[in-house]
Amino acid sequence: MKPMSLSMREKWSKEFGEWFRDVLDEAEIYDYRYPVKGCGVWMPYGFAIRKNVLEVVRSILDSLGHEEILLPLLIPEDLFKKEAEHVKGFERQVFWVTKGGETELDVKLALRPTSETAIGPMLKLWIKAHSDLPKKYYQIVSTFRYETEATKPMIRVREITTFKEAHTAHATFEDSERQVKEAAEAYSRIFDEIGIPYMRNKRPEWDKFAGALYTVAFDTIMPDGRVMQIGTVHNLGQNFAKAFDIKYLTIDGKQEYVWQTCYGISERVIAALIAIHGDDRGMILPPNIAPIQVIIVPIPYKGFEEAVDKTCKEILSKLLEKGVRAKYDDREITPGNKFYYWEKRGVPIRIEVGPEDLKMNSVTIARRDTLSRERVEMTEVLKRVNELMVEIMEYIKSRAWSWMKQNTRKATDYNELKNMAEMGRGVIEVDWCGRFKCAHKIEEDTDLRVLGEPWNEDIEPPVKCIVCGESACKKLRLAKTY
RNA sequence: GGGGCCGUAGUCUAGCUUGGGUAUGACGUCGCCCUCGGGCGGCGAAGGUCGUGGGUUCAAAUCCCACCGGCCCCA
Repeated sequence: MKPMSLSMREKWSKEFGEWFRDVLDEAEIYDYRYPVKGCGVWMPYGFAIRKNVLEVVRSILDSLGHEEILLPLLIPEDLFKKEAEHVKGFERQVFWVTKGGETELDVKLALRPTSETAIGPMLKLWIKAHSDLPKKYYQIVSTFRYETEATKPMIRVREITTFKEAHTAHATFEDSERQVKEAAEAYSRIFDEIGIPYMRNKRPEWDKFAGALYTVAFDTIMPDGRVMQIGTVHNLGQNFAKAFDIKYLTIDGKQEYVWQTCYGISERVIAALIAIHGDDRGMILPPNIAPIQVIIVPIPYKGFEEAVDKTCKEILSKLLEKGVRAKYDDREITPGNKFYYWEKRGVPIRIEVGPEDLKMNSVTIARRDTLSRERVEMTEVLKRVNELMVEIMEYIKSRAWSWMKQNTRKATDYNELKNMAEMGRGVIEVDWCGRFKCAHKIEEDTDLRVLGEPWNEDIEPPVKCIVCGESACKKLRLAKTY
């Protein structure tokens, strides 16, 4: 299989911001012209992509015993403020409802920025004894954050429209640790299913989730070389349990606080999916996510119109019958126009039927990822389509992973680190003594931000801290971030 | 948190400096003709609170202020 020429990904990597806006707009995924800062509209095609991604998310969480629920959007102020660290982390970003009609509310209501404090009082009611544990819930909802930084469509928004948040409760710390690992595995599976490469980083103390013991984040590298956080898993310890008095009866009859975890992913996963597999012609959707997997384009030469049309319809119904999401584009515009149109929209497979194909009782199949074409016997079409869907998935996934690895570099001395920071692409790994002071110095001297240390990964043993030169015990990952 | 740039049709844009007439062009959209193996061509048409509100003026897209929205840089 020949790799795609570099030129096919020039605009994609060099002017990614523009590329991303164009694709969202031209492929009719997400309309960011809604007149409220940081809010966008999911259009039909984007909504269909979102729905297919959510199907993957739901099926994996459900298979691990999670139960889907729906918590209220409004959280009263007193509830929201129960866990001290949590409030400190979020209060500057909260939208408040202060009036009902003309009446000032006695208790202000927060539009949830996340739902730990909404589920708190309910867990207190639902959990009575050790036999009730563990509990694993999730919901997929809108959450609201009053972002003060510049907003960006789908990536930094004020209404997060697709926040999948899971909340779990456990009898022991050990079980909550096991849950963190299960959650991380679940997220890894989700990203694997849609071919998004990731690295897992334990965030530094000063960047963990407000109210958590620690945070493990999933990071991926976007086409412009900046890193985007696409998922987080938090061990909450007993912080919220104590604030909300969530206790259970142990086997030996004592009252004990539960141990909790929570973990979230958002539409940033969809942003990453669109961005990472793209090229200069637009999106390249993984076949399992593509709302349309096969687009059939007729090449109706004069005199062949009817035969072409008939053959296209036959192929369409054969594919649909076998559960392939196929569509026949019989609009009255030229084939070339249709090619660009569906390439922009990321349809993985295109079937062309023209007079040449009819003569040979075959069709022409083009794949979106490599843009290569082949002629396939009419009787082999279904078989070849199914093979290609697997091949395309493998190809775009492995290309994405190798792209991320190419953009992950090691720096061994401070000058090298600074030089790499200047170039500004991807993730840089260094040895680190583990002290805030040293990590912070890097953030001051460069525009890099600390991602944290590799989590659950085999790493080369660190030697000496790149900043202070003292013996190092950790690896530190750094990058320009979103 | 601090600084800068920008907002004209669905999209991009000319006009703004130096106020004056029916607001420019391209793409896209719609209709008809032509055909169609990579954005064909021709003819015709629709589409505008010049971001919003206020001010200055005989007169505002143009000058001033505030707000809303977008983009960039610095901490």
